[in-house]
Amino acid sequence: MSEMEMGMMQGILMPGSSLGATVAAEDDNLRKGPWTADEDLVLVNYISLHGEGRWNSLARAAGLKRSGKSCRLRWLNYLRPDVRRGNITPQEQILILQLHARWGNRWSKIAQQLPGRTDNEIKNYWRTRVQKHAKKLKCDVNSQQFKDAVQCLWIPLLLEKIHAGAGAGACEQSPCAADPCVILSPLTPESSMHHVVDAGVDRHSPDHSSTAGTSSDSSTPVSNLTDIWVGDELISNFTGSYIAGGGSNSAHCGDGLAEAQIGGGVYGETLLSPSEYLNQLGFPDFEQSGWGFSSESFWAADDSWFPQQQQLPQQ
DNA sequence: AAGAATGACAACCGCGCGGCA
DNA sequence: TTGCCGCGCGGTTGTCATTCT
Repeated sequence: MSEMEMGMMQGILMPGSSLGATVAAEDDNLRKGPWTADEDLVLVNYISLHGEGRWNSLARAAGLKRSGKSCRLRWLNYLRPDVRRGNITPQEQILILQLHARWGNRWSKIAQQLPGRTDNEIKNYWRTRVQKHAKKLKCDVNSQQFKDAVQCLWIPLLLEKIHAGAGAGACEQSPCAADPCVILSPLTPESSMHHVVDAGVDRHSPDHSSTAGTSSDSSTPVSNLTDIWVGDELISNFTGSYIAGGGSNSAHCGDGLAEAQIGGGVYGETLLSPSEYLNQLGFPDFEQSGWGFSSESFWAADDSWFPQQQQLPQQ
């Protein structure tokens, strides 16, 4: 007998009880903790037959001893057929970084731009990976200092990985295209990322810049960066030139200080190295700090997926 | 090899919002 | 108009896996 079946036998409501008492009794008997395979099966089968909707009644009707909230969460984050499992790809990382810079902790909104990804997954990625970097740099994840470092170093390095991955055939698992100039496009044809690539980039549009300057979102500092459109919303601060293509593969920094050129190892108009640039951003003695990592490996260390893909033995 | 530390992710909790009676 | 209810969101916690010492 499965765990769920045992639980159901133990938790049968007494017939004839009042509705209030029934709800209270059910609340007392609601299961918590990890979902079993049986529970997953019941939920999937029920939704496939009856569809989503009123989760509390769904949970009762399906015979699950779970709260409606728990059922909804399990379905949305794990069981939904279109949910994408697996590691966050470099192009997804870039999008998350950019969208978070624009929208902050609006995880569900960010998740809408990453088809198949859930807000929970993106939130976890941010807390475990991005905040880790900020912690190592001894700065706040929301500080302009950290944002500049992300814009000018991390994202260019991610792009460099994508370039290398395209060349090494490492994109087989990831739906990125061989042409790094359209790497953000192909997750799904209808995705807003596709929209970004195809129509959104206007690198030096004064109209967009001025619009960004009057953005109602006062929490996000507006700079002279590239502006793009995601759906019907303007995003400033987007490092867009790599998307625009043409092989420039550069990422514009928020303060205009530097321009990270992918592949050439040139950081900024003054030919700064990554570590030197970090110094300019206010992270002094990066290489000599005793942290035990170079700036490149520091940012690259975020992404365990990519090196693993590259190191996979040929079958 | 074993215990400790850390990371990754699933799941829960509390709050706020909107629909409805 | 107001209170209730369901839902969605963001923050937090718990647990298992992996890495480090």
